[in-house]
Amino acid sequence: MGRIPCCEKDNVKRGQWTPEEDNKLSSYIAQHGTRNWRLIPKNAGLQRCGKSCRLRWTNYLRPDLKHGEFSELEEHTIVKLHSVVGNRWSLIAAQLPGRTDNDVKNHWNTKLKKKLSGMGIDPVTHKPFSHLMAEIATTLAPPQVAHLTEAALGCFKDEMLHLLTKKRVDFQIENSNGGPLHGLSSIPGRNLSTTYSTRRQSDEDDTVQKIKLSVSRAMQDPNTLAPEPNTVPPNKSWGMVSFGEASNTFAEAYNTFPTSVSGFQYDPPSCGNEGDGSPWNQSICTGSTCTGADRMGLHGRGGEEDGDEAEGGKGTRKQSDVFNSDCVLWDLTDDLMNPVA
DNA sequence: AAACAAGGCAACCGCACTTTC
DNA sequence: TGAAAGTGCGGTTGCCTTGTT
Repeated sequence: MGRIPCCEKDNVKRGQWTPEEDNKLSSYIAQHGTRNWRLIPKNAGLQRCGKSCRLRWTNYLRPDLKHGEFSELEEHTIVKLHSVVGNRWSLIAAQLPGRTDNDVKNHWNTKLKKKLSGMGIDPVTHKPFSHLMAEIATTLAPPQVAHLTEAALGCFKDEMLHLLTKKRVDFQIENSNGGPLHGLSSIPGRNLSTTYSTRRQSDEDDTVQKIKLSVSRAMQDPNTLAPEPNTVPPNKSWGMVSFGEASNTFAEAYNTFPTSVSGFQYDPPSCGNEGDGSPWNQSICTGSTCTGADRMGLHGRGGEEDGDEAEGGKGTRKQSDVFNSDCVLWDLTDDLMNPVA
């Protein structure tokens, strides 16, 4: 059957919007609102697809949008929320007034992801690369580990070499204990002193050697999975995200997954969650197959929960379930970027 | 100064979901 | 009840700008 296209693509203009088009759209919406996007371009005298108009309005023309640089606080919020909900950009953007999901997504892809990688943090799982390697090593038999390690090292090495050989890396870290997340922590009041500059081949080799050493240690003794001195201690996290007030926390999970970076508490019974609740599972959350969000009910599909929600789309309008309900408590004031000694 | 590469961002695409009829 | 329409979302693409050689 298939859907009919939202517009006749032959007759619509595409590409960059001109100031004149912006004016037409803005003034039309100011007068008539945003009902029925399909009719808006026709009535506004625009040769644009309705969908294109909607995107232009929501991502650029809306008067309540911010257009400047992301602040430190905004970056912290993005990283923090991403560690919990993954690529749910609309969810994350909803916590950043004036920012769109597109803004957040672009900022993540162009800046934050690289910052995390540069600090040795896997931007997908929010775990240190070395710990990921160690975990892989403990879950596989040695022959498999050997192959996988080589493959993974290839990937990590490429990424690291790319970062390390850049002329300048602007990541500033605290010189005191060098936690993995310090690169984002140019927070007011923080002591920032060390700046990485040009790295040489010996540094690159050293990094790779460290990873190899970590893997080989783990292969010899799974108990060595305890966090390294410069990583987040198991009783600390990037900030506490509490899913309910019951006593069922991740303390036990931390014993099982001591290398997790993003830790949080949640209450499976009252939230209707399932699974083992490990930070590992919660943090493996990418794109539309966001398992962590699914576990936490973030996708919110189906309209049975909230009759007032009259809009369409995927689950993000259920963000109230995540951010505002009694079941969830977000503490964004915690300094998630700075591990505590 | 020119050519090339990389980064950044706006816009597009296709899918999933809800609403309407 | 099911099809059509409307909308939101995440992923991807393409173009412009900036930096490097």
